[in-house]
Amino acid sequence: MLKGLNPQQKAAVEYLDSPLFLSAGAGSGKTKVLTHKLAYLVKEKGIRPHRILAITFTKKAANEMAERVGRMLGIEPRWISTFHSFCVKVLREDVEGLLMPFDRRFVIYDEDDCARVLKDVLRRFNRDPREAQAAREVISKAKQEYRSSIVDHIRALAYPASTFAETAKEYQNELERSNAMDYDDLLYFTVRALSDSPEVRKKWQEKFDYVMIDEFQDTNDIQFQLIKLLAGGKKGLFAVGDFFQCIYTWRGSRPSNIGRFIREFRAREMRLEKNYRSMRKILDVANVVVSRVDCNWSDTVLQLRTDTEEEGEVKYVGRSDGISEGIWIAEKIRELSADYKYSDFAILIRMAFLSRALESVLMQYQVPYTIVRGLAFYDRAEVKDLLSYLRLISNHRDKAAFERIINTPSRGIGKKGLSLIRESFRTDWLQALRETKLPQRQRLNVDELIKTIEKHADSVEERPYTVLMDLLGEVGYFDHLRKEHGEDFEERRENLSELANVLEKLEEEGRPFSEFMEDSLLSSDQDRIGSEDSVKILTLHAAKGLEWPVVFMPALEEEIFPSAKSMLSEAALQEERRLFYVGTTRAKERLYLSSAELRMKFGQTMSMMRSRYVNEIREHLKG
DNA sequence: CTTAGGAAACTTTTT
DNA sequence: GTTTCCTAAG
Repeated sequence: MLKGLNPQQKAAVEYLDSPLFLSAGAGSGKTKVLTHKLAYLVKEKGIRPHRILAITFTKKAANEMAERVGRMLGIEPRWISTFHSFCVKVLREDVEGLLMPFDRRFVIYDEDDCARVLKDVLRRFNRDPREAQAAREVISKAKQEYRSSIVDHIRALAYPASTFAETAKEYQNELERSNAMDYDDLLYFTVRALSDSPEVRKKWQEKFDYVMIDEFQDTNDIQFQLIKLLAGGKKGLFAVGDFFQCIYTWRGSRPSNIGRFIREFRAREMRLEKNYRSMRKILDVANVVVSRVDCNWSDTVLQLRTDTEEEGEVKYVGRSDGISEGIWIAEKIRELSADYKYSDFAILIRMAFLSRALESVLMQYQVPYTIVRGLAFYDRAEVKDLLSYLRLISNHRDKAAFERIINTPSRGIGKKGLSLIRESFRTDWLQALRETKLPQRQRLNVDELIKTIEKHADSVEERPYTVLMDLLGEVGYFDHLRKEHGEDFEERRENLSELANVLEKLEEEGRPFSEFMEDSLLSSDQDRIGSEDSVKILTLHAAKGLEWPVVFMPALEEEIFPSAKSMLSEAALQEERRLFYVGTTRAKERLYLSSAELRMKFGQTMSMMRSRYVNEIREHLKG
C-alpha cells in the first residue's frame, strides 16, 4: 500500500495518532494519498471498508476514488460520496420520525425548480419576480450558515436582504408542501437531524471508524458542522486541501475552515509541495502567480517543486479579436494533433459565453470538441417538460413539476385558471385539479390530464420508459412541439428520443425512476465529461481537480479575467488570482495563454485591455 | 386565453 | 446576440 509514494505522501498515509490536515499543493498527488490511505487502513489496520467515510467535492472524484480503491482492494467501499449524496442517504433513512415535514420519498429541486417556486411566491407578495435570483442567494446563504431560524436570521440582515424574510418563509412552506428539498436543504436538514436527535447522531457517528474529506478549502460552515457531528471526538479524521485552490467563497466556502479544523480537532499538519503533474516552465509560471496570492494565516509560502528535466512550453499570444484568437487555437491544435489526441486538449474559459466564438471556429476547422456545460442535456426545455410529467405522476405534490406542465401543451389554463387551482390545493395537485371549478373547455382538458396521471401513478417508478412512451401520445406532446417550435422540431424530437433511450435502459436494469432523478440532480458538470476523443471546453471552475497535457487559457483580458464584478472587492480579486493559479496548474506539458483587443460582449464589440496576469508573468513567456 | 411584437435585461463562477 | 418579460389586440 505504500509502494510508489514519496516520503511525505507515505507519512500522511501512515499517520494515525490524531486528526490530520494535509496541505496538498496542485498536482502533488493528493488523490493518490487519499486512495492509498483508504487502502492502507483496510489492508494494514484491519478496518472494514464500509466503516470508512470519504467525502469528495464532485461525484466524478468520488467515482474515480472508488474505482482506484476497488482495484487495490478488490471491493469498492460503500461510503465514498459527495457531501450532497451522503446527506441524501442519511435523510432517506432518518428524515421520518424527526418531526420534519418531509417523508423519505422527498425529491430534490434544482435551481430551475427553485426559481419557479420563488417567482410565484414573490408575485403573491406583489413583488418583482426578477428578484428571485437575489432572494435565492440570500436564502441559500442563510441555510449554509446554519442558523436555528432561517427566517429570523434573514430578517436581521441589512436592507435589502432583510426584505426576503417572508419570501423565505413562504418558499420553505412551498417546498415542504411539495415534499421537496433544494441543494442547501440536503445539508441543512441532515445537520438538523444529527444535532436534534441523539439517537440519529449516535447511529451515524458509530457507523464510521474513519472519516476523510477532500478539497477541504472549499467546505462551507454547514459542511464543517456536519463533519464535527460525524467526528464525535474520533481521531480517525483526515482532511486534504489547498488554500491556494479555494475558488468557491462566492458560494459560501470558508478557507478559514482549514485553520478551524487544525484548532478544533487538534489536528497535526503536513504538507505536500512536490509536483508530479507539470513540466518546469509551467511550474515556474504557477509559482509566480501563487507568490502573489495573499495568505495571511500561513507564514510558509507555497512553492511547488519538480524533479522533471523536461521544460514543456508556456506561450502567450495577443490577437486582434475573438475570432482570430479562436483561429490561432484551432491551428495550434491541428499542428499538435500529430503528437496528441484531441482529448489531450482543454480550453479553459472564465465565463460560459466565451465558448460561443470558440465553438464556431472549431467547427469550421473540423476539430472535434465538447462544451462541458453549454446547455446540459437535462436542461433542455422539452426534456424538462417530460421529466416534469413523470415527476408529477410519481409525486402528486411536486409544485414545480405541476406548474411546468399544467399548460404545456396548452389546456387553456392561464393566469386565472392557475390561481383558481392553486387556491384549491389541500393535499396534492391531483386533488386540486379535481376540485377546482373551471369553464367547460378547460374542465375537459384537465379531466384528460387527471386520467393520465392516475393511469400511470403506480407504474412510473418501475416502468418510466413505458409511461413516457404512452404519455407522448396521450398529451399530444409532439403536436405541441411542432406547433411551438416548428424550426427545430427535429432536434427537439431527437433529444426526447435520447431521453427515451436513457429511461429504457433504466427500466431494463430495474432501477427506479426516483433514483435516476436523484443521480442526474446530484451529478456535476465534471461527471458529464465523457471519454470521447474531443477537445474539452469548460470553465475554470469546472476544471478543478482535472489535468490535460495541453491547456489553452483564452480571453485573458481585464473585466473578463479578472472579471468586472471581482474588481469591486479585494477579496474577490484574490479569489480571481487563485482561480488563475488553478488554471495554470491544470497543464502538464503545454500552456497557451491568449487575449484579444476586441471582443463581442452583449452583441457589441468592446475594446479590451490585456489581463494583469499576463503582465505579471511576462518574463516567463516567449513568443 | 392566446399570440405577436418589442423592450429590457443578460454574463461570473455551481454542488 | 439571446432569452425573458410585458403589452395590446384577437
